[in-house]
Amino acid sequence: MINELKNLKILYLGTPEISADTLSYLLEGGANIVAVITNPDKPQGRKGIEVPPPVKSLALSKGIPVYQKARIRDDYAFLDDIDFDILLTMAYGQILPMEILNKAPLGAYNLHGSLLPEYRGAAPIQRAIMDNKKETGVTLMEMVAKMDAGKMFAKKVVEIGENDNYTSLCKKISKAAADLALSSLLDVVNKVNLGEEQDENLVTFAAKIGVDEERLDLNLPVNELYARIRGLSLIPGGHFILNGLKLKVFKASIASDEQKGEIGEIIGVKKGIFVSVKGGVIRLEEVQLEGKKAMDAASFANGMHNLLGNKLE
RNA sequence: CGCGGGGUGGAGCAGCCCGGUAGCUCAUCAGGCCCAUAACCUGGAGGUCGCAAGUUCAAAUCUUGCCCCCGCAA
Repeated sequence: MINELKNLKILYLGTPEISADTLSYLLEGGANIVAVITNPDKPQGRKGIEVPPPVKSLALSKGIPVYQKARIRDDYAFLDDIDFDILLTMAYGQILPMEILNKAPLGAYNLHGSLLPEYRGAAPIQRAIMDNKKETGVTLMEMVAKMDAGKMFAKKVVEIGENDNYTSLCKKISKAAADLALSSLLDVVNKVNLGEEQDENLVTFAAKIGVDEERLDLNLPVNELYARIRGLSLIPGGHFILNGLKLKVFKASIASDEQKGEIGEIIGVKKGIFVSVKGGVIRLEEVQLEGKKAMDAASFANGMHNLLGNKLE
């Protein structure tokens, strides 16, 4: 029986920004993070500079021990040297085999960015936005061999606002995930909360975003296209093709529900770039042409003479 | 040495190949028009053309080196 959260020794596994945000909230909430496991530093960008994952940077700044493993499934003997009660993962990026899950004295838990059993898999947050969902959430669950299939202990709903994109929703999810863990973990490890099995009939999957999906399809209905743009923004960013070059769209809005002009045609360049799409008009507000910096649409239009009347593909 | 684009008034760009008085759109300031305006007209201010060296009578433009930014691929 563990009476207080600070007495629960948590071994945290995570890698990207959203995971670091959650870790930060957990620490603020008084969680006892004894160590962190994250992916190795990766060479980034054109110069190939080794960049540490956000979780590592945060942990180091807090004086928390960091372990980095390229393939933890082949290299987990080190776990025997760490004194911990539970494993807690949030966007770790690697699959943990049963041999590892069994090493956690009081269990292995995952914070998943959806309301399970919907959106199991790699990209639940992006998919929820792309599907035009009004809400999604976080589920605290038990990790089992099958991905995202374990018992659910608690959920927290997160609203998806009209203007939320992947980045902004990640901020909300990271906070919700930490809140959920802080409020529910004790009951879970103390067997007060026994959890609930997922209804396999309701399972849906959120596949990883493929590079081909970053190309925005002008033939999608205007509201679906808008949802796509938001789901891909800010990283990696969806794009159209303008004169053979990629034009990423980071921010946009629906300007009209009535289609005007031919699909792909740029019908206005003041106060945004207005593009005719199927069933409406999309207003591009922040864009980036391949090789250029990201900028607001007005600046882009200033530099691109004869943009009006051009067609996106 | 992974591939490619770029650094020009506050912002975004053209000019560079074929050296010779710095251009466009926007913002800004002043004035005008108008019931009024983010619209329109007129005028103004604002730039060591990333840094350094070289070639030349003359370099934003040609040559060489360096710095920085961005897209792709990993």
